[in-house]
Amino acid sequence: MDGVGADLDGIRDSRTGVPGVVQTQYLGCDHKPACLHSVLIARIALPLPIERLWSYRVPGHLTHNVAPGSCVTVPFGRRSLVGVVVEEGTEADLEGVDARQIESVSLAGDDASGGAEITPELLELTRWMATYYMCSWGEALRAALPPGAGRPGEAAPTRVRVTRVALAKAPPRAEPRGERQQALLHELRQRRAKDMDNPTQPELLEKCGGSSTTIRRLEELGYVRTYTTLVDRYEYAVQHTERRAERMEETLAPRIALNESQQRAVEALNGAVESNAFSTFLLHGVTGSGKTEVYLNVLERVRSRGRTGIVLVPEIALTPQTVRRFRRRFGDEVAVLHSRMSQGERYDAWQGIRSGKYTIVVGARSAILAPVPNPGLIIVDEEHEASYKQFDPAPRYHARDVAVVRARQAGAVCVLGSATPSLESLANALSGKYTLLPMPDRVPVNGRPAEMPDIQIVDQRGSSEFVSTRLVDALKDCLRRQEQGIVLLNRRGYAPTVECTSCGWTPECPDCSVGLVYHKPLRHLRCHHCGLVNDMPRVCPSCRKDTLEKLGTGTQRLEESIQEALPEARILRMDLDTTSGKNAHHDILEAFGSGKADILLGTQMVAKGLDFPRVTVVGIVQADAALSLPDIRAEERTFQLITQVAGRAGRHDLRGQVLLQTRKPGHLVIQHARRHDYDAFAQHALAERQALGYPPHGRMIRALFSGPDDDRTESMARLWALRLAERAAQADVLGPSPAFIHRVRRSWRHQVLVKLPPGHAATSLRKALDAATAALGRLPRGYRMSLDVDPVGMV
DNA sequence: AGCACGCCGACT
DNA sequence: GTCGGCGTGCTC
Repeated sequence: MDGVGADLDGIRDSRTGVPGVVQTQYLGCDHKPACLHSVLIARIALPLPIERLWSYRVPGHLTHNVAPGSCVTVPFGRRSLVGVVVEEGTEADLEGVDARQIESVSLAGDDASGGAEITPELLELTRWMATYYMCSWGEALRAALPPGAGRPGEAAPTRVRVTRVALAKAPPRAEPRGERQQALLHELRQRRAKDMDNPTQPELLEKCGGSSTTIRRLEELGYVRTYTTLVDRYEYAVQHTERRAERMEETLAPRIALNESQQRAVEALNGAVESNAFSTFLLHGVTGSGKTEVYLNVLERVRSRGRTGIVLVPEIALTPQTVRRFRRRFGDEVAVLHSRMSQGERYDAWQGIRSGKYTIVVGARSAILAPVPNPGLIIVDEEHEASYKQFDPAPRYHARDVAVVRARQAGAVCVLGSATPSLESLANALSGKYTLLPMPDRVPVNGRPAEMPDIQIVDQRGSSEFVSTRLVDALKDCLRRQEQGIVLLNRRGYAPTVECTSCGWTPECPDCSVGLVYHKPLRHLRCHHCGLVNDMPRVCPSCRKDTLEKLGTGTQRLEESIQEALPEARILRMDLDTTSGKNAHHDILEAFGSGKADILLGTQMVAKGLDFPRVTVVGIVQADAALSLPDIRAEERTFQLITQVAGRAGRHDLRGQVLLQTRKPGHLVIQHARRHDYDAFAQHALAERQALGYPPHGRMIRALFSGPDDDRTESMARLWALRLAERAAQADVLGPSPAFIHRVRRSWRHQVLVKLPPGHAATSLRKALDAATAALGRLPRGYRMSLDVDPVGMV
């Protein structure tokens, strides 16, 4: 079977004319001091959807700061762009064009390492990404730059300096006369006595009063000296979150020694690490089997060998709980990257990572492109998670697959961990490309493995209640025992559909082809695709009758129903609407972890990686909701979601119980999930994929067309599909068909799916794809076409 | 992708 | 008479 990703064939592609090995060498110089050439040309990749490099002259004063990897600002037409120097050029590259000069080198580190910013390793990795995911090198590089660095207009991040004040080495013997001056000196001496860092000028002035003149006067008299240092916004933020995390710590269960399968996994992985060679492992550990403990052990080994580690975690699993475990083991050597960090924090973290200050990076998708020097271990936790795939903008990469390629390039060990591996990874394990490491048991408690929770199916056929009596009773008993419950409903809002029972009218988004969802807190209607907010009409706008009904249930209504049934229960709701604030996510989990609530209710956010020892009841409200989606992975997703959330129950010494409400009690997916039978599910799903010719049996590319006119968009897609089919005999060209969400933000969308049988790399279609695209000519204003290699979601 | 240029129709 | 739709060309 043909694995997706982890395929280095494309790396020798020479369409950009760049040699396979990228060397860092200062332009025009064999070594820095003696520079012989005077005319220097840099070949630069720009963040444009154009697959070519651009040549610029390097002004004399920058020659020592510009090398492959440098991030530079260049004039481009009437604007400025930030690009990356990828190689040295020659006059021949100019082809007679009068090249312009590089404006400036940005991101120049304040440390001694000079100009090279994107490491040679990442230059090569992004080049592979460009080839594999069919985007320009510049677009791929954009993902490897710290956020904000790719767009000159958007306040390019810089390092920030601050003035600090220190006592002078040999101060005058006499005390200064001024009261303010004496107070300042006193404060500084106290700090020195306590061995504290020198304060920043603003800190000092706030504490003691006075003004900058006071300090300047003291400096002139020789009592103090001032100097500037770089502010590390990342470090600063960490110290603050650290305090939050410490409060969280007591909710973490103490772990005991490794069990047998953990031991086996650690031994196999440590052996691979010792060999310093590339290999990939699929760590298939049931929920609660202690995968994180395995990661920590192997990370320790990697670190002791002087190499670094990257740990990818899905964004929503990047909780203080997770982070704390890494910090407790590796302290200040851990850098954490997540989306809620400010640009300044990210930038400083990025600089710290690049300079080798941190040996372990924990982060979501984009952390796979973190500039860690010499990675020896790359871990992708919950590798089946769809959020590892970037959808828009380009590069539309899958971080799990990029991880495998990066590991291969770096001679590192790659570990993909999951309780429910993706079929892609499973196929790679079955074919021998990855080594399978099973961990079938939960971590022992009091010497015995904790048991998997008992999953009971609640048949909801013929019932109109949102929460079954059985679930309510189970939660009631749970509360009586002073334990906690988690309830999952993968749908936010109050009522997902509003309908007039007299005439059938339904509110729809004017810009997208989806119904509006009723939200109770503000009593309005919202589009879950573009965020549009409308008032809830009192009467039907179509027939003027008073018969608008709120149908179905989202998390808000579920919360209401459960609260009604269990008035004494303290419920926390966690979904996109309650976690929009900067710390809301942390605050909710902290409150739940410290026992301030009995029931945690929410969307799939409540399913990932949480470890709360007192959770014994898990309810899944519409277990079959996603089964009817038109997606080849609908069943796989459903199985994974049920298994993940069920795994929150009974992880420690208390036995867990799961109630699974469904109207499809006999469905294979539900049945396999009930029996915790991943193998049976996977066997069934793999056979189905093979029969239908879907990944991991062969691979897919999706072309998405969008534009302001429905018919015109469709005919473009049709012409493209036709031209492609003529030239790509090996491929199966399907469609066009309207995208599942036909219209988004006023644009109509049509897609063409291209299926490739096993044995064909996506890049083998390159010429045919280019020809089909060329046949369309330049798209009219407002129309777009994008290619998505190995698409995930709605295919 | 942007952002110019330059060409046609319906309007302050 | 102009504003602004949109096809086309170009960016080192």
